[in-house]
Amino acid sequence: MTRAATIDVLVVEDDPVAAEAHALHVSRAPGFRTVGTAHSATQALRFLENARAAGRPVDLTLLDLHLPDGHGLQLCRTLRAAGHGTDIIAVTSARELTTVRQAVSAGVVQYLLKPFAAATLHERLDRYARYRASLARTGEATGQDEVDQAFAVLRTSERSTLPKGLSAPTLEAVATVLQHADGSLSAAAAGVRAGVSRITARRYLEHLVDTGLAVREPRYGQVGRPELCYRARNMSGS
Amino acid sequence: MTRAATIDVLVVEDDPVAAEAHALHVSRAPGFRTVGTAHSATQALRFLENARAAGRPVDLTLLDLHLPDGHGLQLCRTLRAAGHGTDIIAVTSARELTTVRQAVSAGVVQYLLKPFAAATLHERLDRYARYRASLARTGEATGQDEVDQAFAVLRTSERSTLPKGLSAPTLEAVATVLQHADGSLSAAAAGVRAGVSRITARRYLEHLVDTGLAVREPRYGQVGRPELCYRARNMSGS
DNA sequence: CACGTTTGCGTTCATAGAGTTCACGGCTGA
DNA sequence: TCAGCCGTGAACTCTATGAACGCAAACGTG
Repeated sequence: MTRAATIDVLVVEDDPVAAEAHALHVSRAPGFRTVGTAHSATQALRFLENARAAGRPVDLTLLDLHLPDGHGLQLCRTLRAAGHGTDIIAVTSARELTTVRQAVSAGVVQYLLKPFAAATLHERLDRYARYRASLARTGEATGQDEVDQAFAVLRTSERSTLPKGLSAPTLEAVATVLQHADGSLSAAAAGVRAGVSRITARRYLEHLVDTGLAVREPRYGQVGRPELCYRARNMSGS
Repeated sequence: MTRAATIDVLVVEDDPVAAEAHALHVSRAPGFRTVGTAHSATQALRFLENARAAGRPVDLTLLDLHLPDGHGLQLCRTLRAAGHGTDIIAVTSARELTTVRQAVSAGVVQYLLKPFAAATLHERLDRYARYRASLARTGEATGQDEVDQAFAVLRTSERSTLPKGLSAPTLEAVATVLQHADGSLSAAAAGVRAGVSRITARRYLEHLVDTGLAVREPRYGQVGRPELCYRARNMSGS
């Protein structure tokens, strides 16, 4: 590869704790390096300007769309207008479909919904690295196929392998229920909301605990065995 | 079949003959309408401004990157900075990989190399229509899956020929059954209605999911493994 | 402080549908 | 006519789910 081996990443995230976590995960991915974190659009813009001026433009920006001083997509547009070429992965809890659409037109390469497992972030980064590698070769595309291939690598989703006995849609459903619940939920309550049995809900909740996306907390006070509740561990500050 | 609300297209192309040809092809695609052509960046910008001011913003722009008064990607950035949401298909003979990369970061939804067959343009337009339909539903994404699906529909390149093992008439039959069913169908039910086995029905339903024409949704509640149901994705913008 | 009560956890297992493999029959081209 | 390929479906294995049930943990009462 003619390119610099490492991909320089800027993490833009409102919540300092989440920012730290993201930065750590990025640095752990082979070939990636976190070169900075920013907690606001202003900081992010300044960082990118400085990096570019220093001749080390940021390759990839992990961008939370919810920022204290403006919307992330607005920052995207500002960046593009200023000629910044940094690729952007939107990392956000914004689930509105119109936002997704706007993100695409603003030139976001991927759109990652919070909360996500560390493995998911890794998979996306790996995918981005492959996309980049496929276009790093200087020169010209041999044909439409090669262009299509680059797009496909970037955009096709690769199902991460789940433990036996678990299915992706159910996991999605349970995770969503847990995220949208304010406070914590018992397995039974989560089951009802997700439309599955307590047993199934518990299975997936335990998986979420295993992967670090949820935490268990017993709830005492009532007569009988304490109720075991689950709470989404928020990777977002929003 | 009730068609989607029409998608308004602006053709931006330096060469008047090619512009005419593109406009014609676009108008022939069901659901698409050419609302104008422009032969320069200035004209294009003016047209988009006027259309937006008139309350009929252009949905999609077919943009040649080589324009007499500037580069198409620069026009992209200008548009984004001005808050234009029009989606853009780059139509160009520029084969440089760096240009492809820049196009992605400028928010181009597809990148079509000239010269191309009319069928190729059609396929891309159809794909864009599906992407649009998948995000037209107001509301929120149920999860990462749905977002990924939208990206995949947009970016996966589709061979005009069906995958091995599938036949056009059967696909037609299964698709029709699914369209006419109110609500969702299990593979078995679809098979019965289409007059094929569950296995065959499943094959074609999966293909429909891959191409973004259908969605899967598990149905819980009964004892035993959950039933996996398929639902035709609504192509009409409500 | 010990013991019963109460409540929900956690496990085991039957079940029904998913998903895969492979053999058959028909069509096509030589 | 024969050879090869392609779409189909039967048989089979696998997997995700929920019902049943015993057990664990905290509270209440003496």
